[in-house]
Amino acid sequence: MPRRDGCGPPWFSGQLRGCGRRLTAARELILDVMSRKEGHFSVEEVYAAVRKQYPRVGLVTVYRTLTLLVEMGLLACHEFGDGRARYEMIRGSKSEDHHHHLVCTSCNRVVDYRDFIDDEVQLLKKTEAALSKRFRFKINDHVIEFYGLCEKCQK
Amino acid sequence: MPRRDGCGPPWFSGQLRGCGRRLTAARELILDVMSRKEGHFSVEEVYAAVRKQYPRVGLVTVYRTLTLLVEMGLLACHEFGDGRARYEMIRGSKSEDHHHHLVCTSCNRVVDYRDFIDDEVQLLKKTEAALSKRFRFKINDHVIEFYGLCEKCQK
DNA sequence: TTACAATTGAAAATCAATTTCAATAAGGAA
DNA sequence: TTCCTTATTGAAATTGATTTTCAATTGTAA
Repeated sequence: MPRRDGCGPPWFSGQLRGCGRRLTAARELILDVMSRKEGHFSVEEVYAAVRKQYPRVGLVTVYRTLTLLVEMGLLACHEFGDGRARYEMIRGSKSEDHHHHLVCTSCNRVVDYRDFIDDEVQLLKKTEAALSKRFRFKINDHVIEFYGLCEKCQK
Repeated sequence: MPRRDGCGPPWFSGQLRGCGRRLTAARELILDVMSRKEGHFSVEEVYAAVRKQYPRVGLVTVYRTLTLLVEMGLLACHEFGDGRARYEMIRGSKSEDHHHHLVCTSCNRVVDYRDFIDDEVQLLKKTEAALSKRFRFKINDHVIEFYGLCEKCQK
């Protein structure tokens, strides 16, 4: 696949080289697609979007690139229980972008929410401390998800 | 596989018949195994335990029976991110047995905790109400999980 | 006991994701 | 620019978990 410079952010090439990696058209394109889209996407969905611009990209490359972008801290990967991973752009720093999820169990739509989590996060800190002590775990992360039916799927 | 009456609870047969199902040795046995074990188990683990008593049981039947027991509300099924489902006995009523999880990302051990969730549940109720209103979701369930390293895996 | 339908096990199929490997392309050096 | 090394790629094969198919078996109501 031929290179196509300039569709991605300028720091991307540097960040790749910084860890001994190379800038390729596939990587630029996939990052570009992900950064334009708002929401959570399966590998197949990303693959379809990328293929519209470059039909030569293989599914395997999409898998590999998404994994790479997660390692680089640019994407987050979630599993909402339907057996396929979803990828989401992290906007801003990881901690700034922290949010929780609301998942429709019928249509699999996922809504991020950031507005109501201040109290949650504060309580989680306390809970984390208590759990850490009690079970001697070093806690690194948490997941809060609500499951239900979205407006459309209630009808 | 021959029947083997009496190893399961007496209400089990009735609950099955109540929804047009039959009591079989495999079903009694799998329920029995699950009710004796404390914790979360993969299909393979249940399969191994069941096979110790009845080597003729097939893996497919274990899959089918675990799914059935979840439908009947006797087991809960969780996915902790390693790509294989875990099944857990529900003891008492579903709401009485409510708990959250602490997952070791290294050895996949899962700890249930019930002691610290009173505050959590109260906050979740509030959050649920706010989210319901804002996003017009009918919320049925939630997941709270902490991820980290257990004592052994920190070393 | 009989008859019918649910259940079973083995094999095959499916589905997401990973690995293999030869061909290609990125990017530093000359 | 051209060359060279090595990372990256795509296609095909592979894996691992789970599901489906189907003929044989077994539960249960009559």
